[in-house]
Amino acid sequence: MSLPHALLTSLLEQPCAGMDLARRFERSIGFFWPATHQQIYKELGKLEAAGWVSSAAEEGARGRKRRYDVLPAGKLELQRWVAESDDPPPLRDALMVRLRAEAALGSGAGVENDLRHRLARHRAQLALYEAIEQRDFSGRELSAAEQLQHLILQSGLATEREQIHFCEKALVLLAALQPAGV
Amino acid sequence: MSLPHALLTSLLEQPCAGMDLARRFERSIGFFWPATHQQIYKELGKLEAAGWVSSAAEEGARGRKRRYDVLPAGKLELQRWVAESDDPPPLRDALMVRLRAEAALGSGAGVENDLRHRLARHRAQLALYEAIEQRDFSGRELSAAEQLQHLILQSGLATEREQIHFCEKALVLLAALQPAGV
DNA sequence: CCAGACATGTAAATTGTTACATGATTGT
DNA sequence: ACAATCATGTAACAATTTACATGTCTGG
Repeated sequence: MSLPHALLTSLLEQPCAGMDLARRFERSIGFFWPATHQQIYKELGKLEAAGWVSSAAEEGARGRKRRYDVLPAGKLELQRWVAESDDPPPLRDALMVRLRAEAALGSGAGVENDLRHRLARHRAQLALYEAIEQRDFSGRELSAAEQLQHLILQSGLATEREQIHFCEKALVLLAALQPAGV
Repeated sequence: MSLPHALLTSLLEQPCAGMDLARRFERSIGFFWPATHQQIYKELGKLEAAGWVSSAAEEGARGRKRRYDVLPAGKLELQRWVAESDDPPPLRDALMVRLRAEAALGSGAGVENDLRHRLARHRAQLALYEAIEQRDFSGRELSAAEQLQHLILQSGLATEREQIHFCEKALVLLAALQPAGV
């Protein structure tokens, strides 16, 4: 479980309130570790209980807004965790199960729906990544740190392209399996 | 949640007992939807309660071994589900969080451990897939159904290669970030 | 007959999702 | 003052993992 460490990382980059974290998760770290605001609040409570972060009412902010900061103990914990290792996360993909199910049922069961749906999603995601690459990583020299960021983005790009290729090819093969309007 | 439908698919391919399912999951369907024997037994109970499978003590087998078969209602349910669609499964990868944490901590925190660990895993997985490809899909004409199987395997191959490339490149960039023996 | 393997489970803990509830502030 | 919005939560549920427990046959 990496949520606590994802939160520590994000707070280390920029101390802020729970809601701000939730918003940042939607487009940066949460990209690799999605989390809802409910999860985040609960986890922030645990982090504070563990003495890894401190919180204080935020001056000049509306409502009960609190600001969370990483404490030295939290930084140590994050350092400890970074040096650990895990197996690659297991895949769990309903589309693959559907393809197999369609084969077991004999064709005409309708996986094409899911294939086309996913194709649209992956194309949209790819377009997003390409826009980000264009905006942040093009036309200039990059520092080593920036090159690492770029590598991560490129990995996302490669994944989306692979998925698109897969869906397109699968659709072609399925069409070949059921020539008439089954 | 696709476990019930993964089980229906597997039972449709070949009726068998819970333990056999668990074993088959380890190297075929469970590749896309991992599940332990505990999960499988519980889910088989639900499938039977729903009238989607039937079970009978298996003749000539040891112990309390039971054989599960898909009933017509189960086949209909599977057909219904195959035509549905889902979003691509969200990514949740601790390695990416670690890379980001290392950047936030300033280098020398030790992500290399995880990178090297994952590199080894992905190389092993790639070798496995390559052996399967060699054994099952080389040197002959493939039917459309076999081509689809092959496509799925190729997708796995592409993913492993991409992951290997990513880890290797990340290790190089990290070495550039911390030139001395930090 | 009993050790070991095989087959089937039960229980608790963890993690994540979904739906709902409350408090505080701003703009009108 | 009151609607809209922002910030923080609570509760119930669903899915998965981990650890443990039990029953039944086979081989020595």
